[in-house]
Amino acid sequence: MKQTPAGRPTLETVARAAGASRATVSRVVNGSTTVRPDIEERIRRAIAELGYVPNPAARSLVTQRTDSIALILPESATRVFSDDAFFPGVIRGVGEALEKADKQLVLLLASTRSSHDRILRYVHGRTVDGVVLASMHGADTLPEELRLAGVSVVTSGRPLGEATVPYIDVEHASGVEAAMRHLIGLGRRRIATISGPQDMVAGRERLAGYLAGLEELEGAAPLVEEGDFMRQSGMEAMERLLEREPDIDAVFAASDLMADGALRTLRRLGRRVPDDVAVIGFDDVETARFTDPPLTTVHQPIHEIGTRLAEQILRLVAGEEVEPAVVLPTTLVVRDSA
Amino acid sequence: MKQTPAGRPTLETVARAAGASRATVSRVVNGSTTVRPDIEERIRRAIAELGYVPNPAARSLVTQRTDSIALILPESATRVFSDDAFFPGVIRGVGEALEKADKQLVLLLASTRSSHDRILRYVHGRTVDGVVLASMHGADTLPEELRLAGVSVVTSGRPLGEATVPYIDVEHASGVEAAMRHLIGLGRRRIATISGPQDMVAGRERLAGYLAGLEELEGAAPLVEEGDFMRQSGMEAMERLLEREPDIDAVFAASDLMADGALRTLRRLGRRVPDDVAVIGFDDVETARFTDPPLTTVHQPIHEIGTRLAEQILRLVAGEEVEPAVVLPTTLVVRDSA
DNA sequence: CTGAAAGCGCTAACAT
DNA sequence: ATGTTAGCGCTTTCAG
Repeated sequence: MKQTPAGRPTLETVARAAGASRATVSRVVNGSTTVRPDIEERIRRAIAELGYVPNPAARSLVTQRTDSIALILPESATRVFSDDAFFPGVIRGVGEALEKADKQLVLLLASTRSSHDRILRYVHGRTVDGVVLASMHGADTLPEELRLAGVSVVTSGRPLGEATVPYIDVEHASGVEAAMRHLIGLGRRRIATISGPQDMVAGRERLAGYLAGLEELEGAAPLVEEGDFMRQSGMEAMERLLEREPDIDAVFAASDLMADGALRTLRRLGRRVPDDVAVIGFDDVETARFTDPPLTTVHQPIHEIGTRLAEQILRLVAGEEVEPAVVLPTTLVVRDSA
Repeated sequence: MKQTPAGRPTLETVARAAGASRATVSRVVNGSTTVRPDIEERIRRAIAELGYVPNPAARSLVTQRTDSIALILPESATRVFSDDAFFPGVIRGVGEALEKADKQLVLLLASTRSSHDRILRYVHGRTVDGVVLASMHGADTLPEELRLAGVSVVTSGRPLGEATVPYIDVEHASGVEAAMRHLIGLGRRRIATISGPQDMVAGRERLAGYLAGLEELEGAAPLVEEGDFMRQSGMEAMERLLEREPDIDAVFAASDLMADGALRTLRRLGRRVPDDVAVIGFDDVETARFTDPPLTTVHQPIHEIGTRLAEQILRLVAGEEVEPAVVLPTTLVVRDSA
């Protein structure tokens, strides 16, 4: 004897209520056009009355799709999470784009070393159709492992070695070169840089941009101190820079947070910005508009990075071709610090 | 004729390889103790060799669980997302706690007005076992709707009306009162506040704390300008405050971002902090340590809010009882601004 | 302690 | 255009 289904309505429930078969109800639910208008109407009414909602697990089981995408944030990302607007911006961009495509965003925070395996297992379980990897450290093996596991992947940021999966990145170097030209145009001659970590592509390319930009300056020697993109490191790097070379008249910091740190050190040591030292940052996060003085910075379209990531992964899971690399432009935003 | 299963291995595949039945393999996978050690060993080996990973959709279909929890960020949250470390912190806290419990975090960004329905539909579909709602605006109907839909819910922040679902919050008022006592103890007598929006509980309670704290000051009249928790509004509110009352000697801002804004306005108008005007913020986000001067602020344990939210929802979905309200302490962190 | 069998709710041939 | 049927991969009685 079958119990009266006390639980939530199923296709069967709706079918009986509407005097149709499960298959037909399924067709209506999935928007097939081959259903007679009047019966479709009856079915829709039944669905509404019963408050029927399809069971995604059952659907996935047969379709082999889940309509959800994982966004993996590696440990290095969660570390920055608290004070840098980059990852929140990317999350938002990806989230909004996926929402429009009616896909779900599953957030995988790889906070610990061991979560590597967990992620691999999870992705293997096919709980998601594809993966967006917010990779930072270029040497990360995860993208390749995921690819080998047969999962659709797209990463944020070009990998350090050979790119084996499609990626979205920005024009780091050319943006920095624009910043350098701006400084040189301002008459600055002793231009230093606070670079990012050299095990990240963003760190390397921004440094490369600085070095290239410096070429334009007759006989100028590079002056580099490395930071980790965070504010504190910018403060400290600026100190070292001034110790090495007290008459610096400009500094390019590879992130806005480090630029803000530099600003603080400069002020503390009695340098006026931009009068004595011009400062340019990179990222154009919200904070950059509120430093003192507001930061001239290289803008990168963070939100768009997110939407493009989403776009690419959606293409990929749909079996379409995607460009192996999308590189978004950066632009110099001039404010008061340079 | 059955095709050779070219796809991923299933329970059946493993069972055959290990010479056991699906049921037994399932028992091993789910950690049943009633399996003979030698056959368990054989099965484990087969699982490893074949790289078997259970299909979560199939499992959910029968268990009616998904082992994943949704974190819903309402529109008002995504707006703040770019410059406030509160939500990223909560995400991280929730994410880490769920990871430990081997649950997945599904992020639902309610970026638009229409996503309300989408969320309800989604949750109805039982793709998640429970919901953590990062509600901001107290009047939000979503918690109640979710509860009525029979979904386990816990919210961040006490709702404005009657609390119908369990929540995690912090001691807004008492934290602010501590800040007020600190200011009064410093000898400040004309204490203003930049309040948060009054349609949010956090905004209201912090204002209530200010008013209560002011009681201690003989004959002091409240001096209030409202902001929206963001930096810009702090700058503007500070201006209005000084217009109304040029001899303010202290200000409590209901968020660090607004306090930072106030700092900038004060500096621009030639007031020294803390000499002329003492400033205290609320939140203790990373930024507070790097303002000029560093902010004295009311610390709230953002990360812990996240972990407690996760803890509560996990209890709830496990059918356990939870306290209807958990209110975490706040503490005054004294830095240079007051 | 292990296996056989039923069925979770849905979609997709295949018939009609 | 609609209905029938056969699973998707797993867990869970129920026998043995």
